[in-house]
Amino acid sequence: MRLRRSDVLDGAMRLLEEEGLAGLTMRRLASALDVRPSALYWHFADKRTLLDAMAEEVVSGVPEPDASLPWDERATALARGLRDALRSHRDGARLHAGTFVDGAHTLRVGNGLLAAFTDAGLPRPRAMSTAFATLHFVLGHTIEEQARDELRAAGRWNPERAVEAAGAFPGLAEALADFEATPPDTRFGEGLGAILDGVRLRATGGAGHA
Amino acid sequence: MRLRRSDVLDGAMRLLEEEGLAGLTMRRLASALDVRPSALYWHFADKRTLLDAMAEEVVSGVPEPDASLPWDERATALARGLRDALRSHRDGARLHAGTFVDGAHTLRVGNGLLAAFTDAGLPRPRAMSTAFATLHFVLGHTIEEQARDELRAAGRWNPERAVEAAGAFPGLAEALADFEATPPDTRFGEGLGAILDGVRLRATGGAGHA
DNA sequence: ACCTGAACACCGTTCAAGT
DNA sequence: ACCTGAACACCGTTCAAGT
Repeated sequence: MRLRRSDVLDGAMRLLEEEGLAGLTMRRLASALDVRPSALYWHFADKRTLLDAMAEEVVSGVPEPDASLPWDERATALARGLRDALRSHRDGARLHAGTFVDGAHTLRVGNGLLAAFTDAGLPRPRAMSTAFATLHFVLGHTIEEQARDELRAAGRWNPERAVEAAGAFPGLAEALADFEATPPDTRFGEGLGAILDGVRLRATGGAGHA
Repeated sequence: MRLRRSDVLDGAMRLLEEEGLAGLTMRRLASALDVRPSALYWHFADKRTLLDAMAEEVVSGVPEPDASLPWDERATALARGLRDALRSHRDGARLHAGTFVDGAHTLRVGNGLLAAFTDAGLPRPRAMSTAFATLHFVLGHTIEEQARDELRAAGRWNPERAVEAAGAFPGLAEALADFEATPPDTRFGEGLGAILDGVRLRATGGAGHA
């Protein structure tokens, strides 16, 4: 039973779920596929290439929103879809972080956001910058979300150190309490909402400079 | 000449600059410090702990903005300061990405943003979500910025693949051209500007939901 | 208190040789 | 076309023993 490239990719995705990104080694993947390590290099030039293909696989799960929807609902669907796709795989966000955005599906999502912001009334370069800002917000948010989940699962997340550090800066303890009290879902929605409100203000002519 | 913990940290920061994150190994660090690998474990429990300390070191470079400045200038200074701090070290953003935000300096920056958005007139939970959104945008943006620089330096960045992929989706080629034509600095400013404009709209009572 | 020596259990990758 | 065998040059980490 010969391996196809897609078998290697599928095996790698399964191994990611079981072992996490740190446990995903070429040697473990080989033994999961009942093959010698060197066999993998027939199908993928190196580990980086395999990781890139995996990142694309993750992003391919983002659904394409209905084109008849208003721009803000399309943008929201894409942003939430990306977050969900990243979260649906262990270490999904960190896996994606290494890859530069040039896969077809990553570009498709970026382009969908660009179209939404153009439809909102932003000029093209500004719409493009905002599309990437949204992508970057989602990526950054989900990296931290998953990092926290992993740390907590590994028992490495100790609130004491943070609370201790909080003493040195005014208002920090309250900020931390707020952070803990607000579920990630809500934080995500609020952050995305700020960006979309920024688009609304800018589309109607109000300018900001930073 | 005995090593102190800070010598190990300094050596690690230097090695990061020379070799990048992938080349930063405990064994190389040991030989750069003229010591056996096992000696490092007297000063740091493991590599993760060292990496966390390095990430904090990076963020400690973000200057504290003048408290008398208006909220938007303070937020801009913090966001740009964080981006600059991350960019001033090779792989700075990726180094920081693994670490959950609980270091003193990371919290200080987060708290500064929170104060700025509270001063802008946002209610506390919303100000906090927006502070983290800003942090996540900066992190995501800088990760991609540096990833791209590294890929280009290593000769792994090939525009052909992206252009080829662009054929499959409408408008993608133009989006790519826009992306290439806009310098990272401008894209960063635009993205940040969208968030700040969102704060302005929300502070004056206009609500958005996402 | 701080470090060495020596080992353990791993890695990614290459490449001649097999089928 | 696809894989094995065998090797090369590495990793992080532990721990008894030294000073």
